[in-house]
Amino acid sequence: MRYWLMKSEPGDCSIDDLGALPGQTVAWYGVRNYQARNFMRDQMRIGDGALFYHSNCAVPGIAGIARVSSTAYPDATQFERNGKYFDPKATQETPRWFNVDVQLVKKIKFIPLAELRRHPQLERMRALQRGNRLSITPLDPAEWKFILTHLVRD
DNA sequence: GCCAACGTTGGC
DNA sequence: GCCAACGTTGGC
Repeated sequence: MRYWLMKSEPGDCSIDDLGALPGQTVAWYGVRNYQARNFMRDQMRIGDGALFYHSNCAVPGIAGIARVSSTAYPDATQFERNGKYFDPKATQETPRWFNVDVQLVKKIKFIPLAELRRHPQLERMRALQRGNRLSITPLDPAEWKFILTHLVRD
């Protein structure tokens, strides 16, 4: 069982958008970074915990709890010729990009990034490191536990 | 909108 | 394999 922080731009898919989808589940398509892809393809398992994080917005931070609800499979958008995620080097036989499905567990009282930064217990969190741009980062079990125990409010 | 940080590309 | 140029991310 692993834990992850997964960034989503709320203008693209917010926590409320996720909650409105069938099964409250979304395919985490569009990841075009090898490290993030490898996390999904090689490490994510059904039931892994995820923090749903709003990024690139007025107030970034954690908006909800989610779970990984599928193992990785080829990202359909890499084959969409006119789509923004099209990859001419990907083929059906050798897809380059993969995604998992992510299911909402619950929306929580928003935890701003500034609040996360106030806690020394989280200062080593990968997502909070200077210059970090990865859209998917692992969380230490201790970080996950700290956030769920001390910061998450319904 | 700015810009620091980082990843990717491609010529050599 | 190096590295400059370029593109992207994402907080502010």
